[in-house]
Amino acid sequence: MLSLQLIRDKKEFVAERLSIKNFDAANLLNEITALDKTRRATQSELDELLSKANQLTKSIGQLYKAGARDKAEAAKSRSAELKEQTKVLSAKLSETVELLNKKLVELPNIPHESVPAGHSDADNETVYEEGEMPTLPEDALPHWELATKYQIIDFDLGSKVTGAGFPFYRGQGARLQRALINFFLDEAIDAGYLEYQPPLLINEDSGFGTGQLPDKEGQMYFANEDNLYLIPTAEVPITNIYRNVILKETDFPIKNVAYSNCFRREAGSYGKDVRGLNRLHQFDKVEIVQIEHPDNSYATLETMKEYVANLLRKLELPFRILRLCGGDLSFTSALTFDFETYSGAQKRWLEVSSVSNFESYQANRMKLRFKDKNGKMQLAHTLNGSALALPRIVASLLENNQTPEGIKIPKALQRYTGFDLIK
RNA sequence: GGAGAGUUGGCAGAGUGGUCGAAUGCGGUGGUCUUGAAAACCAUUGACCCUUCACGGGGUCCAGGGGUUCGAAUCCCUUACUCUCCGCCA
Repeated sequence: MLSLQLIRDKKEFVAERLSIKNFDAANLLNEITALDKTRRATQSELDELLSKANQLTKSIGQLYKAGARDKAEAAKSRSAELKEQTKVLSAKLSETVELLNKKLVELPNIPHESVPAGHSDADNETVYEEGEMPTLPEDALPHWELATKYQIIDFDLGSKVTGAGFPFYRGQGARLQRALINFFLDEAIDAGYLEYQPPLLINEDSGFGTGQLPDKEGQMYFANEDNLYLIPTAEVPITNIYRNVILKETDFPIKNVAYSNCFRREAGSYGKDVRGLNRLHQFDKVEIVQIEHPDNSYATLETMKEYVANLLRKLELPFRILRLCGGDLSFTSALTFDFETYSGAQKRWLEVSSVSNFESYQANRMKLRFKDKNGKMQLAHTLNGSALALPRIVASLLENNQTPEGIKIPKALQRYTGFDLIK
């Protein structure tokens, strides 16, 4: 969430920035500032009362010790009166605070100044493009047909056992999955990331910390009996490692990587855009997460971007990088670059990575702070990026590399797959 | 799943109803001493909120939430977590 201080100091600026996200914040901001005012006044009033009550309480103890029983009894009844008043006030205070927090959480992160205005993915800005477009014959097969042809992914079996969007990978297909995971992890470790294996279920506090809760619970699978959510991305457990943590400035940069299954309900998605591997309820992803000093977070975002670009180069996939427009930017992000690979048979770009800087938005929710050189507390910045999400990478690899002999495996992967051709 | 014991400041560990935000030790920071370092000695040592230009003042926090009481780290209820024993189990 945004810091209250920012809203107090620069309400107009916040409103203007949020309009880039097509978010009309005027009313919400007014409510927040009003609640903030009430809260502070109530706090002062309550503190004063409590101060009186504390003094009284102390004197009662002393009066008893001194044997002045009558005086003590008199003080007791005064104290009881005070208590009634503090009860009323503290109820008012906690109501106000609760409402204030509720409203505060409804405000999305403000976009970085470089974010273009826009309403949908059509308004995203292509900032970079690289790689040779595949030249495929007219009868080239989409990946879901290749999957069947080579018996490497079974969607029907997944439907039988679980439901749509939960495929089985089989034989060389399963091996390819494992190869990609290991390749991505090894690359990350070489680049200085620390590998984690996170839990796949998270509690409510964690969901709140990274911004999935309270609004997006419909996107996550929920284990009702135990009040736990299946993670939609490793970002959630890995970033929440730092919930309620105070770092030292020398702890930066923090670079973590994790492979995990990801679970997404994808409520409301259907149609041909979601065929095959294009959109799944369960998929595999390697995610990089960095915690940074605010001064360095944008330089770090660039580094992460370059890191992801390099993975795609090694996989010999044509890709482009988009700067998301305000309308397509997630609730919590300040700046996001999407990576898309070109899938030759579907003849479309597929999103395979999303690299974001959340600035202090998640950190503020999580109370992730550090002590700066002057000993002052500051919120850290959090960043993350897919490096990479498997299904669409697999889709592009299968489609682009199909030949009459079989599907060619890029060189960098061969030592992981142990074969150079799917046949 | 059953039975029991715990959860105190960065860590260890006192504290069982009243000047306790909390002894003590370790660690951290600053200083004295030293050519330098170590040791020793001295001082200092949390987070959050309100208020103040500032100095300062006030409030909250002893796992989370609720309760008893004039007063709770201390008593009661509840949730989470940790540990021990039994059961089950990859």
